Amino acid sequence: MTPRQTRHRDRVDAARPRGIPEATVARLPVYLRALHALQDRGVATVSSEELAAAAGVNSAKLRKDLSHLGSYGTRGVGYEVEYLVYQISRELGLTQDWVVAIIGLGNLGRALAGYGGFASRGFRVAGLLDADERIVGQEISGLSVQHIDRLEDVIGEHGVSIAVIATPAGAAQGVCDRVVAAGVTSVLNFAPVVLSVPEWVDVRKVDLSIELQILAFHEQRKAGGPDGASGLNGRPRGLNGSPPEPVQYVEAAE
Amino acid sequence: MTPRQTRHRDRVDAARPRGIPEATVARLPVYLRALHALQDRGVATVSSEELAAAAGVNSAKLRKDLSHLGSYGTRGVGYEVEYLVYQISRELGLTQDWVVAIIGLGNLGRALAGYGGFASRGFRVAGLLDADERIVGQEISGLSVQHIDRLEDVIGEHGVSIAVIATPAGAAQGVCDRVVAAGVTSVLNFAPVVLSVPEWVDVRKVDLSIELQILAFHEQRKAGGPDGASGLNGRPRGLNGSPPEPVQYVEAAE
DNA sequence: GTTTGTGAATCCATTCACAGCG
DNA sequence: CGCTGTGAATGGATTCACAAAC
Repeated sequence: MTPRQTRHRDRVDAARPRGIPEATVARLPVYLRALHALQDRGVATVSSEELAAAAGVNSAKLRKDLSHLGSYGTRGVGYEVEYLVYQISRELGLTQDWVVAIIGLGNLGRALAGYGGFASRGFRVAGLLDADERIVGQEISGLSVQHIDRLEDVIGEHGVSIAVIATPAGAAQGVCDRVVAAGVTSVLNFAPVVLSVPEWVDVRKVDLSIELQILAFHEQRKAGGPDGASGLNGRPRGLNGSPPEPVQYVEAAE
Repeated sequence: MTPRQTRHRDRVDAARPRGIPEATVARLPVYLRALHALQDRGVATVSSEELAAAAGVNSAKLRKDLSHLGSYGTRGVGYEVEYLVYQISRELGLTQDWVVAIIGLGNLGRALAGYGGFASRGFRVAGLLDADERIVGQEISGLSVQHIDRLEDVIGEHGVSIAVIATPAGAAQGVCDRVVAAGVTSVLNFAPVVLSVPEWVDVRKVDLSIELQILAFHEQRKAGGPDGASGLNGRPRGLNGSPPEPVQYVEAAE
């Protein structure tokens, strides 16, 4: 464990080794979800093996990930569910509330506004904004949609720190520039464009069609060998529930 | 290790068109989108530097990625846009049509059904299914929603090869088992659960709240140091368009 | 006995830097 | 010249495997 200095930030407090790997950060929410499910079932303690299975990763990875937060397990026993929930939540910053605004209330924006997973994780949707006069004024999930002209006001009044952009592609960069100018430093972008932002702003993007394209790539491989030609929408042949081939690939599904 | 697919491991091949790194595959759709935008602007030729900027990556990475597909550029000149579009499309399997079914037509499913990015990339939505009697029969984006009982029929009749699951969490695994039994080998999952599938099935998941949580983590870091107390929703102080600190962070959004 | 936490080994991805080609 | 394509170097992330802790 080389406590080599970290890339971000300077003031590392005496507390824990700051500098959790990005790949680990991306998995913590998954562990958290699995832990919440265990909590709901009344489970008090869990081993790395069990939790890993519930989260869909392997146990060595899980242990390494958790070790970046500290030593929260007990050898020979496992992890106390409640305690681990708290530690991960704290690390992710979910013990405080985050104020979110959603810009663009087409189908996707509506879906996001009503998404239960936000509220339950400490995200509070405080503003809905759109440019379309027919949408402005509508009530969606208990909030009235405001005109995009009010963007800066809404951000300032509610202390919005995360903006969710669900506008058409053409409008996204302009909206992004405005939210950044108004002080927002985290953006979740659903529009299919690459946003450019100042270096101190974080952007994450979700692109539905990209995910499908990645699936198509793998699907294509399964279907025909190197000699394309398989046709038939990439489906090998078995229409009813049998694996494409009895081929035994290495390393089973653990 | 759910979405795992092995495929290589025996038969080590030379530098064939086969064996494209997963990270590269995930970026090809981004390049493709940037190329389409260039095409629309009538650009015929592009350098790795320009295309990289449009796609939001650095040029060395772009060139390395493209080199996995073959040598499609001209030294001293760049890449011919149209030709590159074709090559990437072919590699991703987008020169054929993929038949998709969407299961679950709540807000999110509706958004997906109407998403333009699907049709434009060769994905044809051929079936919409839901369990809720109030939703069955509704027309959404030109298709009539069918009862989930018809799932296997729809998959068989239309040759569905990709299933998009947008059901509540509790229903997702059951639906997944059924689509897999019916022969689907690629699943795009929007439900917040880890699906378990046979090894020959690919799953990709999109979890909106996970993305927000990752943002929260970074936002928290920016806001206050280790000494909590910063309050104010993580927003540093500048309310109007000035960077939080004159600090020079490393690594921007690349 | 069981299970964690972690060095060491391995694998994968990114970046560098330049040879080679137009 | 300018720009691609790619070996070599670097840096992360994953996995292995086991000693330490309960």
